[in-house]
Amino acid sequence: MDLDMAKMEEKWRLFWEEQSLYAFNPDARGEIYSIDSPPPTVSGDLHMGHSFSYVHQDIIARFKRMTGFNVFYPMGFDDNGLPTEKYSEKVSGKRLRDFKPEEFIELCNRAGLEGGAKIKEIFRKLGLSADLKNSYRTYSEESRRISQLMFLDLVHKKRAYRSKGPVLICPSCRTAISQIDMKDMERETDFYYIHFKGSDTKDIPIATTRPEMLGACVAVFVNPEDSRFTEYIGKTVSVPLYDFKVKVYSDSFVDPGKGTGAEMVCTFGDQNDVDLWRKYSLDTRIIIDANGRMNGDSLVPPGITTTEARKIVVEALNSNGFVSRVERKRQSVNVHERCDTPVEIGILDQWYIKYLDLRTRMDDAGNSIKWYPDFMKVRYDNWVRGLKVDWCISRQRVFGVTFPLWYCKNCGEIVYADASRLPVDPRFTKYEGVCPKCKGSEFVGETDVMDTWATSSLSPRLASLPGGFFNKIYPMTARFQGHEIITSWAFTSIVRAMLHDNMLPWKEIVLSGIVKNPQGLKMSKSRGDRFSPDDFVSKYGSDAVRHWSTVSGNGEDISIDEKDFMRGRKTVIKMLNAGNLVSTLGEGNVAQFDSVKGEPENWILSELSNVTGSVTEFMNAYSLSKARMALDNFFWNTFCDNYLEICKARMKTEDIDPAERREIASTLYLTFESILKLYAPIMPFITEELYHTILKKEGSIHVQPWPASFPAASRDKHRNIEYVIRAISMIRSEASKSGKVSGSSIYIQGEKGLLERHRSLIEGVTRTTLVSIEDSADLMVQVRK
RNA sequence: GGGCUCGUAGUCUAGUGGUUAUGAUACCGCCCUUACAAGGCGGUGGUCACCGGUUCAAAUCCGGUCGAGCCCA
Repeated sequence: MDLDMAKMEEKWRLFWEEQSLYAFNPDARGEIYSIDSPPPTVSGDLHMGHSFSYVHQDIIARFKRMTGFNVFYPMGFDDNGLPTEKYSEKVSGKRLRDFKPEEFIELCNRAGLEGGAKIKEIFRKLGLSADLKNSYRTYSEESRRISQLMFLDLVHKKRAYRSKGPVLICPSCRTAISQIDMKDMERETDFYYIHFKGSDTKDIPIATTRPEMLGACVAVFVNPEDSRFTEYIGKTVSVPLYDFKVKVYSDSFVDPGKGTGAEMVCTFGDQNDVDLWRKYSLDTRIIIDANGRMNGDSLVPPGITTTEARKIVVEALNSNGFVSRVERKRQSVNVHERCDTPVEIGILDQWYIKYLDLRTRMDDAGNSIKWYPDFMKVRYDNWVRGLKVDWCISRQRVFGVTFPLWYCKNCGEIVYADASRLPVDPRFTKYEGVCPKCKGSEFVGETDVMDTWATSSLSPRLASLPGGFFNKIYPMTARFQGHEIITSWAFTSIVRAMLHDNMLPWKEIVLSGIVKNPQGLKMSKSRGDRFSPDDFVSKYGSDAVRHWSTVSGNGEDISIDEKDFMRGRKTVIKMLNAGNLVSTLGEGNVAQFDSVKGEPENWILSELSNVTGSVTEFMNAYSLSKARMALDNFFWNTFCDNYLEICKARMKTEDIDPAERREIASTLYLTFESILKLYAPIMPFITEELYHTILKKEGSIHVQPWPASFPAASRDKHRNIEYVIRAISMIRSEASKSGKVSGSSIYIQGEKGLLERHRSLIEGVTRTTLVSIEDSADLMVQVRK
């Protein structure tokens, strides 16, 4: 192999960029095919998941371009919000509190730009045909303007509201977070059995993992079927150490077999407490502050963590004899996914998007979108069914899209920025005007920022408004994303389209699987899984990495196996060599003929027609691996191993007719050109290279029309060649069993006329001599050396 | 604890009721044949995780068990 792969690939990257091949032209011909591509988080590590799922959408983009669509394929980079804050803290080695807010914002802004540039370079290496030149950032001025504008739209539609309510708080990040930001974690904890003194009844033992929440206890719950506690229901008991009284309720959610069979409900120990608090309109006793720390009482000093408070409370309980038993227990706790800190629940003023009333329409939306693969829709349905609270979009952080609003210092009235002045940062910009309610002129800006999903859920707008073709591309054709963010990104995107536009954001959603480590487990840095797309591209070439990304089926996960990259690499080399042979045998001919006479030509064109049909069908169904498998099989086996060998054998004979020679040459060129085009979406580099060097074409293969299915050739001629190939295969097999194939004498029985007619072809391909051909219904082969 | 998915040769993977279970890679044998040894040809290798059920027929459908992943509580 004398081709410098890296050099060849870079040549074509530059060529495509010079030609601006992938810039969107809204006025170009063809139906629009628009791709809502996920803006990658710029602070995250680049991993093989990127080279997997982004290649999927790119293959489709290239395929759609060749099949005549006007493709809108934008790319964004998500550099907004908490992930970028965390990343900047890590990179700078300092914490948020070490900076002035303005400095920190600038630091994050720069980190976002740099991170985006790194990912862009990888995308470029992978040959993504997204319009990278006109990429957007989720934190750009324009994105912030759009995000704020859409927030104001929600305000006008009475869909955005501010309210005090139970809210998840991360005590480490000192901010409210959303359901979406949580994950669960297994851990061991102590399970305390504590005695509550009865005031108008006997004592009742309850079991809890959170004794520090005693001060927030508002009720005790038992199971209504549990005869041990029937007499307590409706009575009051006294909370240890604090001595206030709470009522005993019954609800079937209580598991009589767990702990003592009686539980305390606090505001708020967990989501379950919140549910019961709502259901029974219980009292509210708040002991957790806005930072997720204790707000202090007679026992516990303010500002300490719940873990520290637990020690104090447990000690007090012990010394007063309230604890009857302690056991170790495995427990699953909700933690903040960014920092693994268990979350607390507090009550805070937050901004919400009202959507709980829209669940029926959310269901309808899910049903109206075509899901690939379709079973993934169930995850969306389950998520919608499980929604319990409106969408909390405010975060008590510094870096992010701000809320375009101020509060009147005098009366608290909320005033909003004028749409023409967005984006605005109310932390640093004064409100010009007077309070419509009290005529006051002093305002304080909202200091919260928006959750990142509140902006990235607007990706169709972020991608198209700056270029001015939102109306042209919306609603979009297809969303491509990983299945692990169905309930966050896909869901919030559907909600925003519903709220702002009363329509679906896209017609289809195509889900990619996730990439696992060679042991089939989730990638983990601590386990030492370091797989960088960069390394794989330099080692195997971009085309090979892209070929690899079609190894597994629709939406299926894949385990990394380095060997899987070899097949793509080999296919590139094979194509190069096959191209050389086509050029040698074809003697510089161009593919031009009206009808085909030769039996092998009839056969290969018929096979080509079949594979073109299958590949097209599979691509249209987003079944990339099936398309690639059909194509690999045709190229390696049908074309290289059989047809090229057949051509070689025939071209060698002296007495070949010049017209037949021309027909063979033309067929070789035509078939090879189709193979290049069919492979072009999957392996854009080598196909472009050979399109120019072997076929001597100008312009890019990636804007050529997709090959049409060839009219089916004669069935008889097709069958004849298949028969000959079967004979060849039998000769090889028998000869191989008896030793050397080359030079063997073959005695063959079968369709005599057919075998006679193709004698020289069979002899040429197998390098044997057919010393006897006899007529027989069955094909049989004997070998004599 | 719930939902969804996966479990197929050493490894990765295709296959949703019907001959002998797909392909790759690895391995063994032959061949440096005038495109390609990162190749060609031939071959070895699987109780389709386990248990039970439905059926004339199960990798495939149903139930359960175990293991893995994602999402959620």
